[in-house]
Amino acid sequence: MKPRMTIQKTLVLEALNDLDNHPTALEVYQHIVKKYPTISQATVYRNLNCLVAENKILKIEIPNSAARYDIKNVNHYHLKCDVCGKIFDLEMDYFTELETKITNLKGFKITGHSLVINGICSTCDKKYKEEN
Amino acid sequence: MKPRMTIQKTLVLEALNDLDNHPTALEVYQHIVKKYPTISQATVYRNLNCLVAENKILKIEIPNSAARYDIKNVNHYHLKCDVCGKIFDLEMDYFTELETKITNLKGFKITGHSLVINGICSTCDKKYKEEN
DNA sequence: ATACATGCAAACACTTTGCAGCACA
DNA sequence: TGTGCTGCAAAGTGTTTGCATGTAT
Repeated sequence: MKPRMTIQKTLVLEALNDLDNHPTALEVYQHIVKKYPTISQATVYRNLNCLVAENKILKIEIPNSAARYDIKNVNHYHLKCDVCGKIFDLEMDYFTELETKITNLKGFKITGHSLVINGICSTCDKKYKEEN
Repeated sequence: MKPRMTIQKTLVLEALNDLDNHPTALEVYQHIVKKYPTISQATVYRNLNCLVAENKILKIEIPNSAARYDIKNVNHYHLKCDVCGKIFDLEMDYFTELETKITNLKGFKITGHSLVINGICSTCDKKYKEEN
């Protein structure tokens, strides 16, 4: 199980550099497929997972939405509009101390956490007000 | 759009009382279908969504896992084992202050947040050690 | 009476997988 | 050379939806 560096994996990494807005797997695929129409979605998914396992990129999981990926070290949180489903960046320090605060773990080894703030974005909020 | 109280909605609420361990939609369905074999999964999903909208129950969304539901007021966080996918309860106070700490929202109205702690449960950790 | 809810099956979005052939080390 | 990777299509999971019918108010 020694990971290899393939053309496709390189393309995935490059795509993540180009698209620096924590893209979804689909967005990564769509970016690559423009130039290299033969790459498949499955390969993009497999390489993203692989790069996460190699600890080279970061996966940000969001309930009820596609996961987002980022070149390692830009660990941040997201706002999610529960009306339109859009994801927004949240300028807030990553809460590392949180993981140390947790006790009573009974042998559970913490590797990270996922935090998403839910709400209603200003656009959807405006629409709602106009309709009432 | 006035919600009605139907037999099925009552059954969903009762199921949530019986299964007090924040069940998934599937677990709610399986509990009800034992006694009432004609209820459909779609109805369970619709009623759960409906009850959430009526603010009568709580939905806990977990990335890459089924959402969990609970009779309102037991708001708590979860540990998720990234190896076996199991969900464990986390004895930690709900972090209400978190939502007030966030600034720079540009009109985004916060309604809640979802936090899941990821890691490896003791069972999976043991297995891994045995294999090495 | 008339919205709203139901059951069913099909569709949905996101992701993983089985397989036969290909290519990196 | 051999194992790991690819493309493709199909399957998988969790959830929603279209439709004809049923039912609470």
